[in-house]
Amino acid sequence: MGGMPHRTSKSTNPGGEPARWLSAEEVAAWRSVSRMMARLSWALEGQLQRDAGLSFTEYHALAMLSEVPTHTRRMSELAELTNASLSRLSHLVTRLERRNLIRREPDRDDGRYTNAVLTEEGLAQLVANAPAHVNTVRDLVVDPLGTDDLLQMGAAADRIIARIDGANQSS
Amino acid sequence: MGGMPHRTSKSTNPGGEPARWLSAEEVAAWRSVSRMMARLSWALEGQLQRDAGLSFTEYHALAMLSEVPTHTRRMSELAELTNASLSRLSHLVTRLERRNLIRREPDRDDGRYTNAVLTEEGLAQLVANAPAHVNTVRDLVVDPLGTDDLLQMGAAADRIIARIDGANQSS
DNA sequence: GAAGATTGATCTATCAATCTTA
DNA sequence: TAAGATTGATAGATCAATCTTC
Repeated sequence: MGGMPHRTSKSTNPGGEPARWLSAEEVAAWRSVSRMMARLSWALEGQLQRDAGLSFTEYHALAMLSEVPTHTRRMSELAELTNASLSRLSHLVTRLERRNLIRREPDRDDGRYTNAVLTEEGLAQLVANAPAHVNTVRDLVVDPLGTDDLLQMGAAADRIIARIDGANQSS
Repeated sequence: MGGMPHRTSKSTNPGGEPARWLSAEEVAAWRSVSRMMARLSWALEGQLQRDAGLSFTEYHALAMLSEVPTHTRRMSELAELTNASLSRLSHLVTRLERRNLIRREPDRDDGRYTNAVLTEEGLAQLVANAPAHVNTVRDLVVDPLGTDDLLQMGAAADRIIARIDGANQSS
């Protein structure tokens, strides 16, 4: 809970050396995955920046707020959902607040919490730009893979995420 | 060739709306992939930063240079290999040059090219830090997936990359 | 003029320190 | 004092403009 921990958390591989090297085909596959991550983020960032004037994380902050009836979420919850650190989200929300897409309000019941609320204008922005973004995701990811391979990649991704979360937990 | 094009290149989805929405399971899978990309880059960046004082891209710049006998590559080639724009790579190499891990020299045959050369110190840095990095990749990616699923993900990644490159080519 | 590369201005992410409420 | 959140300083990425060599 509360977004990503700091990078100063303990190393995943305390023992360090020596490395068991990867096979040639494993290395090739990992490079493909690594390249995909770089290229795909770049392509999606670009599409959103051009069409909506929003970064990928900004877009998803609006999207995650729109999915609850109250259009409201705690900052820490929103950080977790957008894969951002709390610090990063706080800066980001400050910028979106200046653009009147989100506003902040303290939680009535417990003043330690800050709620981020999607404004009308923020919702309008999201609604206006969601179709083009979804089409891009479909075009670059869903169509080239097909449903079966996409689901398979999703399942594999979940195993990696679980490993990362597990490693950070035990620090 | 020549690293990544600018983000101002034409949109992937000229028609824009309307969007054909994704199924619930497709959305869930895409969110897993998206989250994996964010979490994994973050985890790998963190490991390298803590252990080696290098960013992921800086590490790979050194690694790509080490793989050729001359320890030398053109800037544009290195940009492509590290998935960085030429501008980003140029700034990055400037910083690594200050740390004496890479040096620049103009190509003798054609003065338009700049060659990036791995220094002894740069090679030493890489050799010192490669094992821990490979172990982290193994720990977070290869082991949770297993070789078969890793190769499958690599193949899927290649299809996505081909789609992105194809889309940018026709702009 | 075109390709490769660099530069400078601006914007964003990160880290560490701080602040607030309970 | 602990959890949630914010802030300020620094480092890095991006874009547009420029520079160099052919």
